Amino acid sequence: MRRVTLDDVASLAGVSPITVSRVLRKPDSVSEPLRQRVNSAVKELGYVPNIAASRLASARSHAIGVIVPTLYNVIFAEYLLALHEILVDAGFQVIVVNSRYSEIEEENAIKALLGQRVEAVIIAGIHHTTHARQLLTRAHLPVVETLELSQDPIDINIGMSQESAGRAATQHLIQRGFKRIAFLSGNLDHRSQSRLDGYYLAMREAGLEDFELVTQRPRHSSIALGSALCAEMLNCMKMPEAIFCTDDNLALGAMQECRKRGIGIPYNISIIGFHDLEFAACASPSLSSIASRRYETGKLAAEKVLAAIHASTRPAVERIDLGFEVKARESTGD
Amino acid sequence: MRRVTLDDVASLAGVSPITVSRVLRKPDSVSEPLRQRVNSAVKELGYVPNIAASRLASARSHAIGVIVPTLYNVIFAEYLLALHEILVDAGFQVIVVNSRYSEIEEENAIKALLGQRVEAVIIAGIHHTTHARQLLTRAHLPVVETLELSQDPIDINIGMSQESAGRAATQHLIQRGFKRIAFLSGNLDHRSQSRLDGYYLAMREAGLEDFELVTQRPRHSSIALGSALCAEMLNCMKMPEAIFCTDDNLALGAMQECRKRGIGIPYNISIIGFHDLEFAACASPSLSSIASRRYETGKLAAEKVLAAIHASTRPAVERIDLGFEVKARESTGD
DNA sequence: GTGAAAGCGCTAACAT
DNA sequence: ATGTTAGCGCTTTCAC
Repeated sequence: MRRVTLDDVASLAGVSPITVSRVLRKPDSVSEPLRQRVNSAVKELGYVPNIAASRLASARSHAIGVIVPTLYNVIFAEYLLALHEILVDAGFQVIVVNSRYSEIEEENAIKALLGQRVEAVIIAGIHHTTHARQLLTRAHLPVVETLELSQDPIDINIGMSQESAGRAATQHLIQRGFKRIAFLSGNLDHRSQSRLDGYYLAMREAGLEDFELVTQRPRHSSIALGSALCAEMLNCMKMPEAIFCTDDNLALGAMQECRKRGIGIPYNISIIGFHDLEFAACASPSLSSIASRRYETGKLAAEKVLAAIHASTRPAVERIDLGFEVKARESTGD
Repeated sequence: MRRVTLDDVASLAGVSPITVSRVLRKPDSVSEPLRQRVNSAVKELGYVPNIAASRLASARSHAIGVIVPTLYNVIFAEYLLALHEILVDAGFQVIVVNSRYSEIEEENAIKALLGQRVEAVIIAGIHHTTHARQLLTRAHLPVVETLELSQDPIDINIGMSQESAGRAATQHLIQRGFKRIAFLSGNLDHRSQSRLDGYYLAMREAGLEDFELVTQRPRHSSIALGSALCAEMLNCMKMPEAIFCTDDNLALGAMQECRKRGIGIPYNISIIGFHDLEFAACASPSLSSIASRRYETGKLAAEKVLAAIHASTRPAVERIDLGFEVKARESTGD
């Protein structure tokens, strides 16, 4: 049961192999009659081109590698959606690899992508192993690091300051007169850590005492996790006046837990989340949050990559701050 | 800036190319001294094997194709997680393609995957274009259709009866004495449609009148969508006694909307969702739901694929019903 | 345990 | 507009 090859199609159509190749890739360069003969031969044989052979011969993969830490988080789903919309339309295959929040796995992902000769790499995050960074630099292809701001980008860096955003969220609570402000997070990835740093900064600036609860928990299902963490906090500590949750899912879970215990929001406790997920605006009470621009980040990353590929040079080092926005809503008394 | 090839490594190490190839793939078959020389040459040159060449020469891709309708839904994230865990450990690359709930895009996805010579295809869903089905059959590789039960599987089918589950959810409400039972859904994909069929069936069996609200809306952000749909329903129709939401996100949104309007759950309206997402058990009130086994589905699909690849034959047609479970909780008065 | 030769299935470059 | 030739970078097969 040999697979059908381009040569088989050529024989059946009575043309040379290269003509078949042309019909498939640039049909306009082949005359109508030949094109028709080739197309019917393709159909008759059920020919499907071998992409590996094509990639080898043309030295182009038409593939772009994307590394995300997880698929469990809508943030990355929205980011990937934007990337896909643009890159697939431009004729590229998007190869998504999951690093599971591990720099070692990220390095392996990079090796796998380079092995596939992707034409660019887009990474969520700016922290890599030394070797990973070396691999990316040596590969001489466009690299976009996203979602955070880097002091020292490899090529292009598109993101926001997670620390400033964490500071802004905390300041939002401080401005409303709260002093006992808690910070709630599950596992701390780099981005959450930066938000925590921003929290510390704002608290210190205001002369307030820190009061964080960070736990090592599985990352997914964070509404449930938010309830659990909130319960833990309320059981073990003096009640805070306000809570800054490192993401909206945690915040929603915390709100549910408070409701269950008859703690009024924002009357007894104010809560602010992060990312401004779509349910935040329509929750009851509506949830204050920090809006992050992950869709725009993905879109811009894709556009920059396409531009760099067309320019066929590595882009100049560039850092783009897409910023964030404080969304003041009912859960913090607005 | 020519890329480093296996031949370059061979020259530097002073061995033949095939030895380099062996060191990389079956290090045990090469003597210690040569292996070391090769490995240092690899490191020195920063050699990264060209996978396209490897796939072409070996006629094996070590890749498995997976088609899902969206990445926006945790259901598929959990399903993919299971697939990844098993297939990546077994040395396969998992190529995920997104059909965006379109059979045409699914067909294109299948072509793309076959072009990459994937060694098996795992598809969420059982509905394909005629041509897509033909492509899969002719490709002579293991095919697993999942998440629904098919009358006529291509090879292996692992799933549950969405219709029975929809019927069971409705019966759960009927047994609690409700008569005005609403069905709430955004866009109807095949699985939601089957749940709706189950709803119709149960209502007819009980001699009750249908009362569904199905809308054409964007699919993501369904907590927000659930609030919106619930509001629409409460504004336009006589108030139902119970609502069956086609997924837990919609149900949570509906609960939020009811709360906002001072409608007590389950005192004024009972609500049941679908999928038993992790927040269902910890919502307040806790949300009744139908537990689907998507993780197990992914796991079993991966295992069946590995078995079929090792057996190097297409598997016999097989249909596995993984079932579902009714989770009775506070939102329906339990 | 190691190597030489041949070829996987395409496409680039150069004819015609 | 179509064909010829050569080769992409690996692995297979067979020999030593």
